[in-house]
Amino acid sequence: MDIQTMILGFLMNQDMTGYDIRQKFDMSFGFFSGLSYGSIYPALKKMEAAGLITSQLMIQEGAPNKKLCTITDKGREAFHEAMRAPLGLDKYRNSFMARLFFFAHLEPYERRELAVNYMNSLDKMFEKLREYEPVIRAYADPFELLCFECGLRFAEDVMSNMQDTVKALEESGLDKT
Amino acid sequence: MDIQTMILGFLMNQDMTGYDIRQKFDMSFGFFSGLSYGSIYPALKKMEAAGLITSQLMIQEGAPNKKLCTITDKGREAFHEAMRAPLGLDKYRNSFMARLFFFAHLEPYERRELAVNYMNSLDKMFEKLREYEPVIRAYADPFELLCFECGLRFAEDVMSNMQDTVKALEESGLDKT
DNA sequence: TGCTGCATGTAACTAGTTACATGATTGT
DNA sequence: ACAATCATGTAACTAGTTACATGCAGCA
Repeated sequence: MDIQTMILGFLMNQDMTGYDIRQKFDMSFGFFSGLSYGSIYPALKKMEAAGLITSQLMIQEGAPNKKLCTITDKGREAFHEAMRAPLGLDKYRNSFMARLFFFAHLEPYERRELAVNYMNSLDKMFEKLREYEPVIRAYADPFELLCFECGLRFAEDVMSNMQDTVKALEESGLDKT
Repeated sequence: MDIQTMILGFLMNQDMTGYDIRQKFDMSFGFFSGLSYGSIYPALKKMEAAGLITSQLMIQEGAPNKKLCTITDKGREAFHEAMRAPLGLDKYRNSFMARLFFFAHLEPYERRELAVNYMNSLDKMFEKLREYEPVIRAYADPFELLCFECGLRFAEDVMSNMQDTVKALEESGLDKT
């Protein structure tokens, strides 16, 4: 799903600033993806020019002014159209698997180091998930919750797959030769 | 892993043309990723300019001439450096999960349609895997084989996760309301 | 006659990233 | 004194995609 549709989806429920959108995105998909201001603000600009959203400046005291974005009817229509479009096949490019493919060219200790390294970074993903879990369980709609649980299981599966792969590496002695 | 490193990895074992590299890539990572000529040829050009590879034109009769690429010492060094660099966390952006998050805005029949649709595209991934499996089992080195098996399990996990998610959708009645 | 395979390449485009620039307020 | 949070935005860059252009050989 492209950023535009994602942003429109968030705006379907409530008006938001670019800053809000980033927080919301981080909360919703942050454990397996990221979105920077460098792509949000240009996207909002383009969407306003295309008539998918409107914005109004909110003057604030003691905090920077902000631009609250509102979805238009045209925006709602664009969102629905994008949501109904057929899904393509994702590219689950996994950096560890790519390294594993070329492991023959590394020293055994380097193989172990990379594997441990990768599992540590997976752990960071779990930390984020655990951090968000209570808030999500409290505020998410049934589909958002299902999405979260799907993501949680996805992360668990990747983790146990990696653990078993590393175990296979050890048992076959390929981490020592 | 960037294309350059991937290409260097393939060239570590044997000299190849851009065309060969595409075939090899498709065989090795094709079930979860893709690489087009539009990125291979410019990459090879850049790599030759950087001294990572050299190339020689092979004149052929009855077939178009080809440019066989050979890795240089500098290229081998660049490959090793990239292989030893620490791994970042991957972004497992999953298009179905993104849709699921916004499912509240769709009609129940549209939800079912998207879910079935996505599972069909996952099936295509399995078809490719099954097609390649015998060749890989015959020719792959132990690490390449481990990588393939890791990919196979990855695909199985995604599949069963999706199946259970769709089942949860049905059981909760959220596909009917 | 038209499709598939072999083989190389360019041009225009899409979608994002990181780093930078600004600047007040609140908490440690 | 220093960092974090709120808040918006630009510029330069990276990495890729799709569509196009070319052209011969072999097969059905």
